[in-house]
Amino acid sequence: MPAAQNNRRIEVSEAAWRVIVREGLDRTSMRAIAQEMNCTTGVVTHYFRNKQELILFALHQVTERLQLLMERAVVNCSGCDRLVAMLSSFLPFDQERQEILRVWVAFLGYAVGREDLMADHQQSAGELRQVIIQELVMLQKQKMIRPEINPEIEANVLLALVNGISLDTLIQSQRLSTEQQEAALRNHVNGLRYN
Amino acid sequence: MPAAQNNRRIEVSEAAWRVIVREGLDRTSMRAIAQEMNCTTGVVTHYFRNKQELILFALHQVTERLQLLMERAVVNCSGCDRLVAMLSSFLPFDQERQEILRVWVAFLGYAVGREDLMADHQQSAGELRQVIIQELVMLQKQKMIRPEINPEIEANVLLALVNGISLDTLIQSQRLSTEQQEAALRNHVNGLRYN
DNA sequence: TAAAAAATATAACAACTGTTATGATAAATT
DNA sequence: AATTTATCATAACAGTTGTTATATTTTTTA
Repeated sequence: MPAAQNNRRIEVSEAAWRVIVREGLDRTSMRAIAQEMNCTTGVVTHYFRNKQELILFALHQVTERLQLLMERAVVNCSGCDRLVAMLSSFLPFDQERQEILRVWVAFLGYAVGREDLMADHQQSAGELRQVIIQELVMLQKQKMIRPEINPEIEANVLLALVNGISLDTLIQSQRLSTEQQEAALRNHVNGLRYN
Repeated sequence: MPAAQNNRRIEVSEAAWRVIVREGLDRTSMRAIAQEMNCTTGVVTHYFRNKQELILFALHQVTERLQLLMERAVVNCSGCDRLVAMLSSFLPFDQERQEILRVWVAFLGYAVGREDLMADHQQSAGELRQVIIQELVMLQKQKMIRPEINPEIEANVLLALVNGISLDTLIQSQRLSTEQQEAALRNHVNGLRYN
């Protein structure tokens, strides 16, 4: 495991992303990935033991990228705005996040019938849930959201709303605009406030 | 198209569902479906021109089943309760709806990179959206929800919330209970009321 | 610069895929 | 009862898949 050339693994993973978005996950073969990066399967097999390892790596890249996006979005925010910023960092506002969403949905569908892969999704979703819970607890201590709110439950609801809004952009032809997506999220968060 | 023996097509489709839930959509081959219903591929190929036709039929069965569930849930309901009943009919409360959800998610992931299949999802999602819009307009006329609510937008938000809550049961190990799922939906709908 | 190691290319493998054609059997029709 | 039709089984087809082994090239190291 030459950690120095992790960059190359990421390049392969990104090529896989592009094929997934363009052709679908089931048509994303070793050869298709190699062709996408203008080389042969020798490269792919050299950096990944097998396809499962590649798939898993590409999936983890999705969550890492999302985490990075969230960390960036949070700076210079506080109070309920910070919560909204955290959550809306996942919404597919630009092309990059739209691509990430598609890859994520493809992986999620692929995980149906595969306990191990689904457990991987649950792992990252659980970590994200913990972050939101922590944020809700903090807001509650600062008396910015109502005390009767259960942070553990509300975290699930908030993430459900964000995921649902994201899916809306895929499955609805009359979809919400980016402004309407953020407004829907903000409205819900405002409902958690006092008064 | 012998419409009389549509039952057999449904049997094949249901066998396909079971394989999808158990093994994943990409491992749902003609042979696997045939084996699931204890026969040979001859049956499958006799009732479906090709695999794409089978997949499309099985997907349409999902939406038909959901529509049936919704129609049943709506009886003896009125006002905002009727809206909640319509929406919560999609929530994965029992095993049947959990299976439907898994199949739906598998198909959705499969539709990434396949314009035609994704258009099919958008078609059924659009029809469902129209039903919700109609319901919201009616509630607005009866002054049961606030006048400044835009039914077209709110329909997307409501469906997003339902889809998100459904996904929550798949990707969260600390998932919402059925009561919490319905409560989250009801809370949101209550936020649309007057006062 | 020579040797070692990493990176890439090529080729072959068995297994599986959807599709198709062809038989055999059962059901329905006349 | 005879014949047509629907149903199902079997087998073979060409194509694709992940995997593996081996060769060739490039880069790094000594």
